[in-house]
Amino acid sequence: MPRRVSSPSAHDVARLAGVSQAAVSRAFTPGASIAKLTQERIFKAAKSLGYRPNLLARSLIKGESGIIGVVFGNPRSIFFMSALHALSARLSQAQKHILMFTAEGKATADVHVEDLLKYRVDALFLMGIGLSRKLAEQCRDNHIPVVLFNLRSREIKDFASVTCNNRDGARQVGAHLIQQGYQRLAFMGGTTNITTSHERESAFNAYLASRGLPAPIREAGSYDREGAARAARNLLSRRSRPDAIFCWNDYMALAAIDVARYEFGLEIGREIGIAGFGDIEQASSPSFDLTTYTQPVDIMIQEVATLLLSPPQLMHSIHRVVDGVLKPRGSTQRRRN
Amino acid sequence: MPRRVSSPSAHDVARLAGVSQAAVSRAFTPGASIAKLTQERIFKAAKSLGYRPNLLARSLIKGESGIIGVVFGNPRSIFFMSALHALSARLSQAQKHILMFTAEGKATADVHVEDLLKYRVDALFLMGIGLSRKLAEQCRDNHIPVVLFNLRSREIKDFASVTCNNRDGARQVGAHLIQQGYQRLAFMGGTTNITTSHERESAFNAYLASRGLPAPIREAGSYDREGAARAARNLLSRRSRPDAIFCWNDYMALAAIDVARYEFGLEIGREIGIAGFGDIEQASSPSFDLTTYTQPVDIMIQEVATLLLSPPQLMHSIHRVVDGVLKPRGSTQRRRN
DNA sequence: GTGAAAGCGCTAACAT
DNA sequence: ATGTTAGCGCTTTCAC
Repeated sequence: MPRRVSSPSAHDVARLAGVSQAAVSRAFTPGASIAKLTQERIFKAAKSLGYRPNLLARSLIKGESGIIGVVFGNPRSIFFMSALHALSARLSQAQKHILMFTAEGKATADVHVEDLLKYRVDALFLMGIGLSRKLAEQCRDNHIPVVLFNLRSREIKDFASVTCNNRDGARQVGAHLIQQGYQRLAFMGGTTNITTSHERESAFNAYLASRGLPAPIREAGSYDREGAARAARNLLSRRSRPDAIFCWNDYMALAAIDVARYEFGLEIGREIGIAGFGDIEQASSPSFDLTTYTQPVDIMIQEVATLLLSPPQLMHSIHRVVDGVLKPRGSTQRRRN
Repeated sequence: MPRRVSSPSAHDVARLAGVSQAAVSRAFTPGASIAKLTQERIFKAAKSLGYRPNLLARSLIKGESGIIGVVFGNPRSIFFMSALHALSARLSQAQKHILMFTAEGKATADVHVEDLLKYRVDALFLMGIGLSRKLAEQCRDNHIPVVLFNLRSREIKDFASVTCNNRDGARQVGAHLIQQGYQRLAFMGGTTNITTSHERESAFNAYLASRGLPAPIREAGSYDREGAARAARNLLSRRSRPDAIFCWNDYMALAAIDVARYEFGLEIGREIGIAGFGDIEQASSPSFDLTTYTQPVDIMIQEVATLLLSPPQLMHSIHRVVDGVLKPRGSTQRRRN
């Protein structure tokens, strides 16, 4: 007798329970019209066979897979990471599942989205990464909701997005630094086309201008720790050294603190103010005590989930901007004046 | 004319290209027997319609979905995080995809594995979380490879696993601490049934015993920062305070350093030695300079990928134990004696 | 090299 | 309440 190699089907269960295959389907469909007794008989047969409905087959018919495609722009981002987990928990409740890709170093999520579309995902969630116009249009044609996270782009204006209030955050950091008496401000940005970084920078610059201050010194780091450290070194080696640095995210700010303190021997806060953006867990560690602007993950993901689960027609061009709050900490505290 | 709502099928393409639907299938199957010319005609038609093969339908026939199920035990673990991304990159090359779940606070991955099985995943990868015996057996019956990551359990002895060499790491840390002259050693563990933590602890204890030293003081923390901090406080408040703490992972070790330095005013290294396990990025920050044992993510994930992609028959009970190396750093450096 | 036909495991009318 | 039938979009014989 040949060893059965694939899992049992509804047919197998039907035969064992002495009912039609359709009855089995109904037994596993909440709210379908089936007699309590037959259902129980079917369940018993199913259990004894180890039957489990094949969701691939169901998806084929229903035209929806229950799968949400997620592309992860920056694998190093702790913020994205916690967002992913929050989303996973949230979508589990809605019986949706996450098909995940990492797109390190790629300019767009195209390759992965291509794959995801073949799996007929119900929606797409792009974290810190964009899409080519062509693919964006195809998603729209196929009525697949696309939600952008912490990123906006002209290419795909007609898609929904959820971002932190970058402008407000940058302004608040700017105001705080000025109020603390820092005068030679600098901005440490990310690499190419990170809209998040751009937004924070331009709002920061605009705010300083509105207060009659000169444009800040500027240095671009990169995603990794070493890139951030290099940028910090460049800034701190200048003849006219800045007395405060606003880093586009916490991760870079922590690297900057390390460089300032251990390579330049500066006292953080008094001799050099450093502020970040995002309030990752390490920021509140007393070893860093980093002034930053919070990105409220839970609220943001709540918005994302709502968008992902709502019918595509309803979500065109919805842009949610979620406010954080400034967390003034020791890294921008001038102990004496 | 009604608006087309679902994506075009192979049939649509066939009609447009003037061929049979089977031909379309062949055109998209690498190595299938089809004339160059027909193939091109089909591709053109496909492109103009925006056709993309439906992988759900293909999976239904082929009996394999191309999907690997991943359950994430501890969402806070930076180590798991980088492992996930490494795996994603690796599996992309093999045209496999990751269906991901977060299982925070759950004892087993059962609920999620149940879902994953309905999607007919080709293999399962469980990071720091186990499976009930019942479900484990069902996976075996269905010939679904299961790979455990940084976890072993008696329940599922017959599944493959990849772990770091916890015993070697614990021994090396022990030897290092003794050599540095620390005498009142302590161990800070994780919460319930974390086999990784147990292994490290028992190997640490065994090593100390072999050197004729008493069993270390013991304190259990939990996953989160606050739990770790509390455990550290308990240890440091004892009448006979330990002079060195081996923490079961880096995350807790960093929290312990913060507590020791900022709450107890201890000089790290000289007054209190602290060692971790894993070598996460923050460990090498000069702010912590944490002595630790590396967990080589890339090598481990390489092993995992090989196991996940190999036929289930071949992988019964394969247990890979990957060696790391000790990184002695300042947090266990007794500057003077 | 290509088309016709069967069928993967399921849901959704349509009967009864 | 239940069985029969058709069909989701594809792969895979089997002819030719």
